Amino acid sequence: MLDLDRLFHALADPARRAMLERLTRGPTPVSELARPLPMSLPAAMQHLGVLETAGLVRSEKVGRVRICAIEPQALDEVERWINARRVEWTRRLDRLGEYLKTLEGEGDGAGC
Amino acid sequence: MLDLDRLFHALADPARRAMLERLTRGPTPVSELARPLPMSLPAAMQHLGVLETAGLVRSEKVGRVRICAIEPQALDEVERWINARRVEWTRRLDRLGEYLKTLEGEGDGAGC
DNA sequence: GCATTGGTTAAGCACACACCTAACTATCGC
DNA sequence: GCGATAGTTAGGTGTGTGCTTAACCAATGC
Repeated sequence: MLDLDRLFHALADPARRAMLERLTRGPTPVSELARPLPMSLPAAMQHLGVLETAGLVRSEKVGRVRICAIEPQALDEVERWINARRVEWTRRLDRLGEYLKTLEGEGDGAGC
Repeated sequence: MLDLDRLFHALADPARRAMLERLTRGPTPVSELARPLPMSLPAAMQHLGVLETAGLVRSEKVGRVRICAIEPQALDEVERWINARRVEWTRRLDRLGEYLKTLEGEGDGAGC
């Protein structure tokens, strides 16, 4: 399984995104991440595992609590992929625009 | 199911991403989208369906050929979400940096 | 030490996903 | 019309995902 697969898959679940959003407010223990979610603690832990294997979250056990924190550069690869696509798309659209403009520029409508 | 769920889910599969990448080179018939993929045509069509319900691709039937094209603004919502997260993260990191600098600035190390 | 709190593991279940093959429909070229 | 081409639908299968409950550690607080 590729990195991007894991990343996008991890982000595709609202519970996991909610966890990430909570984590932007700072490091958080597992139980507090799980509390607002409408599911059991083991289920939440499973989501956490997905986030962790995707590299989006790092966690560390301190005493009996596990503190989770966000991995800030994890989204870089995702953003790179998206931007690469967007660049190509807009370039294509620009070329199309240019092309249409050239057609306009010519005195007579070519074909059409 | 939320929009973001559908979007991220659609992007979480390498076959679907490959289709999108092919589509950045311009509108493409189904069979050409499917050709490079290591799967049957119906399977590819299923992936296409996922892309379409996610709003990433639009398609139109011309004669017996179905032409698929990319929906350029579909990634906007994805990018918005990612940027929102990133902004908060870096703001947090900046605040942390500021805080550490203030500690440094004070003559004596406060505690620690 | 003993109950409580925080987390983890195990086992199992329902459903969705990603594929396949086979059969079918609709258009194109002649 | 008729065969070939492009796509679609139907039905079935193995695997993965998302969740549950129950049982099980391991630190803490007293």
